[in-house]
Amino acid sequence: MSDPVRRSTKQRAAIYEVVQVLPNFHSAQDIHAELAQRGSRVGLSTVYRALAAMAIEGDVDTLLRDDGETLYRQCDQEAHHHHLVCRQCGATIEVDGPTVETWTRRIAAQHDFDEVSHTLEIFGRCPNCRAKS
Amino acid sequence: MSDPVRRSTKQRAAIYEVVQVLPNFHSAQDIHAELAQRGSRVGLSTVYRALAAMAIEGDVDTLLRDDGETLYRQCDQEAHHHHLVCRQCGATIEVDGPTVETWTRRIAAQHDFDEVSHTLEIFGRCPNCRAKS
DNA sequence: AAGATATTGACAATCGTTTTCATTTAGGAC
DNA sequence: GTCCTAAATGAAAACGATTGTCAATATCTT
Repeated sequence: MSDPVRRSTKQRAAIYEVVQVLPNFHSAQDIHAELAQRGSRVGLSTVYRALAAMAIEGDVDTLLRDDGETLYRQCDQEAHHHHLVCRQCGATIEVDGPTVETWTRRIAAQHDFDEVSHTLEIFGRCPNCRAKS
Repeated sequence: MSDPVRRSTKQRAAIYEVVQVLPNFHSAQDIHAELAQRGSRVGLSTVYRALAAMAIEGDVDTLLRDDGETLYRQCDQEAHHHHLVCRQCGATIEVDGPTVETWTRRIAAQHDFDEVSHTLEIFGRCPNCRAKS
């Protein structure tokens, strides 16, 4: 009935550590590869399980890419927020959107929907990448 | 260099027809099944290819679900717009968001990004489904 | 230390989607 | 209509991210 007690393990610590250190968003597979690189031999399933758990706990930040792949990143802000992501280099800026929050709530209310959530990501090309092309 | 010429086939016509008839969003597999149901034996690959092409042409409307599955639907409006989707029954309302459009453009401009696009979907529970529970 | 159970990891399985490639077909040229 | 060329199809295999299985292992409690 109740959730199992969470135990702290070397693997989870290693995974968390890597996520904290890596800049921007990375896939579970990236993180698994980075662990291998550092000599931490952690199973791929474990990486997936740990990241999913951390995402639920709010310890990491997630982003669903256009092709359906899930990316993870350290969580800078606790609060709900969105991302401005560079298509080319993946640089990410966290953006806060009171305007959007209000707007989505209003739209939902207008149509009498409840238990509302939303997803919003902005994609573009950052000044750096523009300069290079 | 230039795009291949597009030819019109029975299969594409059948696929388009089904999309027009079906209410709300459906996966490529759903549409393939519906075609089979109607006696139209169209290959699954063809359905995927046709839907992807139609999406690019703007002939159908797409929605990326949380789990990464792509859903297709007839396109009511030509213009860019977003969706308010019921998590339970899948009912979809198209919403127009001048507020959001302006906001995303402003955010992008603030950070000096160009070639900007964005994804926004609102999920919730519709009045019908609320009544049933 | 010992017991109970959460966690791990190698591997198989899933599932949506894409690719391959031989065969068929559309559409223009004649 | 007939030919021709390239586009389109479809069956099956390949793919890639993710999840399930389950025996072995590690953690926390007592």
